[in-house]
Amino acid sequence: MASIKKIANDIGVSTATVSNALTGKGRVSEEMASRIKERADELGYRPSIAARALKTGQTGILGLVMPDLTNPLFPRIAQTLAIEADQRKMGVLIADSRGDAAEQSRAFKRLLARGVDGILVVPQKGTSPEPMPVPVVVINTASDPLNSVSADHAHGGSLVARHVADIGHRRVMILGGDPVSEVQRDRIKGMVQALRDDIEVNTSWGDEGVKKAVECVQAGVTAIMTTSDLIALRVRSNLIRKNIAVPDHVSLTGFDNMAFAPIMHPSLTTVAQNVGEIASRAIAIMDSKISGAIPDDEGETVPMRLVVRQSTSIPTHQAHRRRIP
Amino acid sequence: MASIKKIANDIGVSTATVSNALTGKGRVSEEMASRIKERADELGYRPSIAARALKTGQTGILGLVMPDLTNPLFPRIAQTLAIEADQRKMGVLIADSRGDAAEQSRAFKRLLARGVDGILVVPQKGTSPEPMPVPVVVINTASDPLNSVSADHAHGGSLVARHVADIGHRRVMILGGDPVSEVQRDRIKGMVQALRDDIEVNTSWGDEGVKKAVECVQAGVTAIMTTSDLIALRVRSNLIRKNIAVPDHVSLTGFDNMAFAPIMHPSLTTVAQNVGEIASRAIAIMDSKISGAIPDDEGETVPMRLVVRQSTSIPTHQAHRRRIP
DNA sequence: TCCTGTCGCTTAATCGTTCAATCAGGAGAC
DNA sequence: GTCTCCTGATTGAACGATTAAGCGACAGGA
Repeated sequence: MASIKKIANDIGVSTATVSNALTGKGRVSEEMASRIKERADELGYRPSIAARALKTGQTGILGLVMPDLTNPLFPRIAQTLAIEADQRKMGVLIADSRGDAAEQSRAFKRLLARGVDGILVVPQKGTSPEPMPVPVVVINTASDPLNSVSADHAHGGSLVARHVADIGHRRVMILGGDPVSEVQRDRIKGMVQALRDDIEVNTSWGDEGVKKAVECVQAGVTAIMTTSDLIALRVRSNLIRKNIAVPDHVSLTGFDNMAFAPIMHPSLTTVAQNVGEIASRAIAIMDSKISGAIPDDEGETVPMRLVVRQSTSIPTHQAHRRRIP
Repeated sequence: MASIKKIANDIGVSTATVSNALTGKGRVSEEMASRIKERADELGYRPSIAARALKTGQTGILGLVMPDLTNPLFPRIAQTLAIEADQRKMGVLIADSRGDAAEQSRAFKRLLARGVDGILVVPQKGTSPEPMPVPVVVINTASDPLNSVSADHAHGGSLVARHVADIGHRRVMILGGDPVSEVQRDRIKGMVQALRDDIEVNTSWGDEGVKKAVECVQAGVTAIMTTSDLIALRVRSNLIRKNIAVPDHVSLTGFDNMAFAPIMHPSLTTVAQNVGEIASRAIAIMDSKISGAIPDDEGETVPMRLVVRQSTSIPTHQAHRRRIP
């Protein structure tokens, strides 16, 4: 309602002076500036984002593209991103890239058409966002050459693996969800590297992997490390059916510290991302990219945190050692 | 880059004609219109949202306020909302209201300052959004007088209660998370109403309720109905500790069909919201409110769906009937 | 006295669209 | 031949901010 013009008229100065006073850019006397500010909030003045955007070419809006908003991590990322962006006077527009790479690039187009100042993207598994006319911040994993900032998934993997090795396990199974995912590959890479040579490691993926888990345990594996709490939960359910106790018979670990991890039984040992820190850095990087300061090209990495709960313990039960199928 | 002016110059007409041709509003000859459109996409013309917003006063952006983005339902709501909004050429800006009512109204302010055309809100438990200068669509529950559209939580409650009663349970416990939540109260109301008079019902809330659950079972309750899958999982964990089998000893139900419900053991009988339909209707209502068509003031309600899994079965185990503590 | 510099403010253009008002010109009615 | 109506296109003024350039006035130095 109240425009810069209204304020200018009321006080009897030009709109330019009002603009200068309010943004603190030009040369305005102390006294005039405070008179203007006073009148401005008397009127409840709010600058028109649209007008400013038109003139300056900047909308103050960031686009957020996520592969699948149902990703359980999405809420926390979105939340922190929104808060952090807000502190820099920016808004976050969401765009869903529902499953495939084509939809992902359509999401980019939509956001660009809306005139976003930059795009934050958690890329679709196995895809790289094409070059774009606005700054892009990629949240993926260290091994992605385009990665701007992410959790140190490999380090997370090493943390959990070292924990498992330290408490005495010598035959472990690693279980991933989808080998296409760079994130999961990095997690597993970290696990493998952390295990000393005298430890027997067996890696499987996906649904067959989950089934195989039971066989492995029966063959003498004493710990199963997964790349996701959801996978861990599925394994846990299968183990219950076979009457295999966790952690007494086999230890189990997840990844991401999802909502159910602390309340399932036994509570799940897992690795937590510092999502807040990641989002906060992502916005910081975006901010400097937008303002032209070219930040160090290398991707940043945020440490993960091992959360030890009751699903891991020293291997008490020793099955007859057999060949792993 | 390419503006309406550029096209006008190239073809040799006025900008007004170009605008008319592109939006299909004024009077333009067929031939001229197609020449203009052709040139427009030769140049890759995209209208400037900012300029249009400035002129029309409409930004084409909707604000989405959720009490806590970590709400596990948020992703699905946000996703469908985003998709549905996009089909109407609108964008969705997220705002987090982190916990308290004050932050919720601050979120409104932020969105309004950005010039959103309307606000979609999943209100903070026990709060009502204040009147606002733009249309507001409230997604809550039928008993909220401001509710625009929501799942029929009471009906969902009755569905699950009837299921439990039908398979033969006569002593049941109802377990809610927080009595401040209208949604949970409606769910419980539905449960209670659906149970026939000869069924003994015991209602508890929160942490103490979860503890009490074990006692209730020991006292002869054969089914526990909760208002959330998360609560159900916690109960399940407690029961395991006491060696009480589900569903053999006691049946258990959740609400919301969260990601872990099908993969926990036993898989959880629960009630699913048709989130897609809710979001889709929310956008439709918003659309008509924005375009001035005043829709029927009454809140709409979307049916819920009972998902029967393995956590419920006929009561086989009959404990000695005791007084429920 | 004249020149130069700074301060405080104004002028005016501009961003890209929309839209009410207007205008040119041909068709048809009388 | 004049008057009216309709069609297709134009004009020009907004919308609300930003910003480069300009302009008095006054101060200080030579």
